Amino acid sequence: MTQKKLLLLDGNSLAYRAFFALPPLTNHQGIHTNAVYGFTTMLQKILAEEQPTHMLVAFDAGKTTFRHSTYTEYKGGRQKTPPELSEQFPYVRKLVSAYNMKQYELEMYEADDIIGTLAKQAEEADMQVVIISGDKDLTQLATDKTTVYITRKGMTDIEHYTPAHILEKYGLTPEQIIDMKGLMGDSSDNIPGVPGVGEKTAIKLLKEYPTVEEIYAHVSEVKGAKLQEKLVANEEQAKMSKQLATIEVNAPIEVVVDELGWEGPDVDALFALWQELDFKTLLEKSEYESEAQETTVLEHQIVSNLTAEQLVDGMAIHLEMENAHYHTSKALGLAFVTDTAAYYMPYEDVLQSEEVKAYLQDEAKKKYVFDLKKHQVAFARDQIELKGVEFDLLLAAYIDDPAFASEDIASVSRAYNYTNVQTEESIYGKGAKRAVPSEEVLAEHVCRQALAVYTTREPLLSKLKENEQYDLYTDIELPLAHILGKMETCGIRVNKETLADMGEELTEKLQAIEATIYTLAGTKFNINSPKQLGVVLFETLQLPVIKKTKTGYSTAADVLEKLAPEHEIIEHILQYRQLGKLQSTYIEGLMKEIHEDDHKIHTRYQQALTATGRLSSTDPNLQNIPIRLEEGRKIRKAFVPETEGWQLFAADYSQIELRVLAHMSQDENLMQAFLNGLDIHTNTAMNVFHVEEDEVTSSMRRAAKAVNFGIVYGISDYGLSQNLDISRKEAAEFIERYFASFPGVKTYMDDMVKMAKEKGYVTTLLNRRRYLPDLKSSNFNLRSFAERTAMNTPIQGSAADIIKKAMIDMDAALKEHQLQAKMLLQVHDELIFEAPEEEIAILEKLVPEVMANTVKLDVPLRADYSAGYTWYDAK
DNA sequence: AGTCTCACG
DNA sequence: ACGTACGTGAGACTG
Repeated sequence: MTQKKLLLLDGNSLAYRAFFALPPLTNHQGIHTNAVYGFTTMLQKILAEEQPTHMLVAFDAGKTTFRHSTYTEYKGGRQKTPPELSEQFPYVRKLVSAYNMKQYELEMYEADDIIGTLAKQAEEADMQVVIISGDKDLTQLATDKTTVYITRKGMTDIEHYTPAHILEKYGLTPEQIIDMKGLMGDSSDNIPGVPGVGEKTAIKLLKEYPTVEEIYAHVSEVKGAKLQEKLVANEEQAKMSKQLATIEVNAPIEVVVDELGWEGPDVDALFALWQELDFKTLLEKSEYESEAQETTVLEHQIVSNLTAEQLVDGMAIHLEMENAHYHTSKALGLAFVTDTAAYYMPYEDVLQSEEVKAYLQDEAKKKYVFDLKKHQVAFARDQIELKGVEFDLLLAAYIDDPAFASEDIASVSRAYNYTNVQTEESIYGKGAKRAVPSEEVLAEHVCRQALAVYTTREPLLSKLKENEQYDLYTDIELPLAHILGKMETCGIRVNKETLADMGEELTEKLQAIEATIYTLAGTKFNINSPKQLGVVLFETLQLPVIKKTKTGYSTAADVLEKLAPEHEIIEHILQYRQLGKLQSTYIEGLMKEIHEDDHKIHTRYQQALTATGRLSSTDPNLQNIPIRLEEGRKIRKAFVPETEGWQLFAADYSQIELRVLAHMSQDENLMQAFLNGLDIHTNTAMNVFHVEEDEVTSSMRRAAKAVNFGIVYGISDYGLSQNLDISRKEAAEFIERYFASFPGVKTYMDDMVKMAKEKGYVTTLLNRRRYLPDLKSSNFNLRSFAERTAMNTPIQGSAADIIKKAMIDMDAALKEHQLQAKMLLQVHDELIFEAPEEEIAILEKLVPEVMANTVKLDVPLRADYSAGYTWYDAK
């Protein structure tokens, strides 16, 4: 049998070290984690390298120790432990428990003494001992059987103190470390030593006389009158200091070495803790196998068909596809899982199976999925109409905490302590090596994912009910997923010819501008490279530098606009940028996304991504098609109805965010403005500038509009000053005057931040939550950001709630009125439909009415609308 | 992969 | 004093 090896850890010291060595980290709930993280990475490394058979982590107990009876000032004058660290100690303890390691503390003694005592016992039992600490005092315990590891910067860089190393480093024996400290003292423990004697002098003395006692026995022989004087004057103090620095190796501990056997961590507990603390990298890289994972080497069957009896009510299904682009991606196979059965069916067989197709389309047979919309769209490609989906893990998790946004079942289910799904990467590989694995591997992986859905369903649904978010789930997000799926599947027709023609025109213009720029610059360079452009503008042409970025000169549009009077080249660069953006992103980008077969673009809405509850749109993004500038707006001419003679119909909420603010803040003045149907920006201008309506100039209205935006974003004087290009003082004055006119808004903003700080999260109209851990941050920047977010999210998020509900009502209304009109796009406060011409008049009444009445606020909601043969014309 | 820039609400 | 407007996605460049 190989020799037994005991690892003794100084828990407090290591946690302290880690806390100061690592930048501040927090988990999604705002708990600081850097000390626990550093402790963990250090531990992982040590365990891998040392392969111990026995383990113990020692902690300090309480404030007073036996050393205080010798010297009451021991460890006096210490800075109070920062609260960011204190809150981590319980997690360090939990971590040690999860590793199945013994932890121990003893009244009146420090961790050092426990370690010293156990090290001595272990040596007597002929064990090898490794002591790990951040405190060099421990090195006095080094012997030929005991090595002391001291962490250096970054926690995983470790210095090994053997007697030989100590001799080399200090020229002393380990025992003499105590004497050294007796002489030089230790400011961190408030051990005085001999004033004026530092490390150098202490070592010099100890090389001549081996101990403090010997030094004093020969104190008259010590060279240097000053030094001798100092030594004599502080003899008692030196001896006491030595005593304080001596680690007790006979502490009355109640553990014995034999009880410290260690056989490895409780993997499930460890993973759960890592999950709680957001140690994602550790989770992904971990070589530990979850217990659950081993026991559920899922007894799955690969089948080519299933009977109606096997296709029961209440199954988790999971369709595996080659990649995330589910409009085009190849479907590989489908898993069907309950707590008692798991089947995997290759997708070709699904298409052949009447039983399975009937099951998928059976409303009465409830199914559970991860990403309803993906499944619905994918099945729809093969004319399978998925029905009866009762649970969507993705949406439920998103409602529970939008920070869980992810396309990955492994990470989402792990958030609910389900650690049984392997990562995408481990199945498919990454980068160029990505490949579909064998059917056996794939089948198990897909079944595991379905099982994750099945297993997390009940706890997650109860949690939503507990948090009063179940309605948001069943009445909004779940039905919305179905509607978005229909919109995506339908897609919008885009005329490639139109785009191509615009592209040619742009190419010509761009070439001309490019030539002009080169002439004006006197050199050829890549205009699209901010780096090269910076050199040309600020070095070659010597234009004044207004703003810098991390990496160099800023060449952003607002900077260039300020430089325009300085040099003719600027306007051409701005023009080039503008047209270049249209060309690359909108002409070339959109053309790539037009499907050959139906001449349509099918975007994907991300329904579980944004922190506020808004949707986002990808591949391509149809929520940022140009409109503000005429050149860009023309892109919209390419967006047309599917059918000849139909029209596009667009309806958008008017000032929805400010109306939401009026409702939530109950500010009298703001509410009155909307109740009286006033122009909101003019109204703000009247209030801020104290003028009558007919005295409001266009620049006053512009400033008021910026203030209104600022209010919605969580105002700051700096932000407003940047936006309006005015001084910070002037901006601050605007804000002050705004709040004087709208005091209810001020109160609301303050209350929002206050409530968020109490609860840790903010909520929207329909009870969507957003956690704001950074509100507790000691970092001014992070905290201010979180405070603005606390003001903005209820507004932006409630507006998102409202339009989501409107979409559901709109879908029902179209059905109810048996219209052919189809909802195609959503752009945050706007819905776009296509409809036969004869239905346009109906939509003009119906759509604004449904949008305005979808929720009842204390101010009216209003939607404006327009129709045309292209999206450009629907303005 | 990270940075910069710019399109939208 | 700190250094920002809120929420997104995509393309080009660069290391």
